[in-house]
Amino acid sequence: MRISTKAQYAVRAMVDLSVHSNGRPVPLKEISQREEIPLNYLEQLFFRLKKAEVVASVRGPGGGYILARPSALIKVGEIVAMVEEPLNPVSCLDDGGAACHRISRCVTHNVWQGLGERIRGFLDAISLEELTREAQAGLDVLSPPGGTTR
Amino acid sequence: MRISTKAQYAVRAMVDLSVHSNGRPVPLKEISQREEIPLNYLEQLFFRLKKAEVVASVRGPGGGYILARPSALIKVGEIVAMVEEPLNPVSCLDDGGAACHRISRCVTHNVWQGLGERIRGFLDAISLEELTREAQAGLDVLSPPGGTTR
DNA sequence: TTAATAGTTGACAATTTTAGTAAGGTATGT
DNA sequence: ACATACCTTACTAAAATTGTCAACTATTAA
Repeated sequence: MRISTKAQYAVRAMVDLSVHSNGRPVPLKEISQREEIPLNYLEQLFFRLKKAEVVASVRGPGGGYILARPSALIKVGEIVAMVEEPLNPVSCLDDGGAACHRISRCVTHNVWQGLGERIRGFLDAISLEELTREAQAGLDVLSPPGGTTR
Repeated sequence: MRISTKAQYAVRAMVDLSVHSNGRPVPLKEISQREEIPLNYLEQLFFRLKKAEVVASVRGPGGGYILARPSALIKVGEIVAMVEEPLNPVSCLDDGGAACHRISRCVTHNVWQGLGERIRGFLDAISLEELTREAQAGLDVLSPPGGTTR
């Protein structure tokens, strides 16, 4: 029961983007360096996040990515779902549970299905805005307002 | 975000055991056939379940496995945790989160930690007894009491 | 208009994890 | 003794994950 590093990267990168962009496009190179995530890998992730319309892109010099919506409207669940593809904890739920016969299977199905719903419910209840606020609060401890800020 | 087939097998096998044993030891061979799980694989799983004192074994002919406790006291979470080893959704939680510095990481940590707690909470709230009852209700539909039962 | 930046996209390779197989052993009841 | 069935470790094959590479397109600025 592991979350892929893909999903961890994606969420971290989105928090980083949200913290460091203020309407300004943030190039992946920056995020890559700050978060220590391979640039090429990030590109793949943001490719998908863009298709999901979670971010938008600006090409060319001075370009980068920006949030496609206010961070309050971006849920962690969306980010995870987009890179993690099937958010069902078991394969036989992928087709809606059609191909299931054996009894003990059906019984356990309910467990996995319920689990999936809890997972999605939990992650969908957290917005990027919350994480951003928390991250900024954490940053303030390291370099308080009036400190080394330019 | 997948549950391993290992865990699925383990829960299904435990339900099967609970349904078909009435104090009688059930050999893995039977479970293997009914649930279509490779025998050798099952042996590995029950090896661990025994170490976790979820089941007990009876060796020799007529032997097999029995529940180590009443099914009401066996939680699905236990079964899953035993075969799934780390039930933390991310690796950096394994050591209790000691090796974590970057801010956006800490922020996301809280997410994964919360998620792990939810997962465990959900699975620990389901007892093998409940699943057994459900499974038996399902069986009754196929072969009602007074039917083909020996 | 040329060069540099930065996103776009697909293919591919390395690594790790998972699932499954095999084999030999030990205890026990008939 | 023999068959049953648990016990345990080692290994292999397949799949998924993670990461890399390369080539391309759009855009800005000198």
